[in-house]
Amino acid sequence: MPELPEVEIVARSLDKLVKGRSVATAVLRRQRLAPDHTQAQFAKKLKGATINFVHRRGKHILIDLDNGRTLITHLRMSGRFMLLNGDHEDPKFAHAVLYFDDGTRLVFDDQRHFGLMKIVDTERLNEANEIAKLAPEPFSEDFSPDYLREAMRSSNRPIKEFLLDQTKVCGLGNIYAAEALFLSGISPRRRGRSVSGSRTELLHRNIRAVLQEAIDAVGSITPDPVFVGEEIYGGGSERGWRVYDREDEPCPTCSSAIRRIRQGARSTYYCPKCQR
DNA sequence: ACCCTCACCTGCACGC
DNA sequence: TGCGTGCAGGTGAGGG
Repeated sequence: MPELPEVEIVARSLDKLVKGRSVATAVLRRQRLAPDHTQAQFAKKLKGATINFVHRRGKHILIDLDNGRTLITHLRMSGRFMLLNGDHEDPKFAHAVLYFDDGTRLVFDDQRHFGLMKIVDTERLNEANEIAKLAPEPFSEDFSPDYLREAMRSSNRPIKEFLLDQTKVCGLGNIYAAEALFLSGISPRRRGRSVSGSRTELLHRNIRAVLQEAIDAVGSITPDPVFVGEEIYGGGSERGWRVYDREDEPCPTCSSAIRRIRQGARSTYYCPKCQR
């Protein structure tokens, strides 16, 4: 479900909600959520830890603990966090639960079972496989126009598929890749290496613009503070996209019908007239 | 090194 | 109503 903006808001909300809470007991209900740990190890590594803060790298949520460890979580398609208390039942797919010493609990619920958790030593966080290969953060200086140009120059794939590769550009998913390409007037089928320098610079700006716009939009519709008992909210599909999920609807710029194609077994939406 | 396909799951919207 | 099909905002493994 989430791309960088949704993950960013979930991380910020979690930081406000669970910072300072202490884990009395941790339960891994579905072992394959955390394939690198046994259920006993998972419980032991979290028991007694207090949450220092919650942040994000790419689409990974990082829960920094005071015992020298970090709990890495990837929501994948359907993962979500909920902060519950004794009045609430667990949701249907509660694959992990952190019981805090104040009677509340943080539940990881995941209908499609794609989500992943892993606990690492915080000082080795950047060496973890999940983190080590990620491209620079889109808002960092390392993600420069030059960086993007270099990465695209060696890519023979359609630019849309390139943008989904988290080792090349991190944080974009199927929605924001399509949106950034639309704003930049670049066809999703075009090979990365064939995009001109000026278009690449425009794309670089628009990647940041769509992500920032979405962070602002998702943030504004996410309750603050988020109350106990609700999903820790990362936005929803009620927002309107420019081209994503708008097959046959008029392009916001030229009114041509927006087209949907398959690329790498996923849908891509674009305007065949505005994007060349 | 790159690129492609499939696999991992449940649920929902759609057409017959 | 029910059943089959295709689709869903993600990625890794395993093949060429």
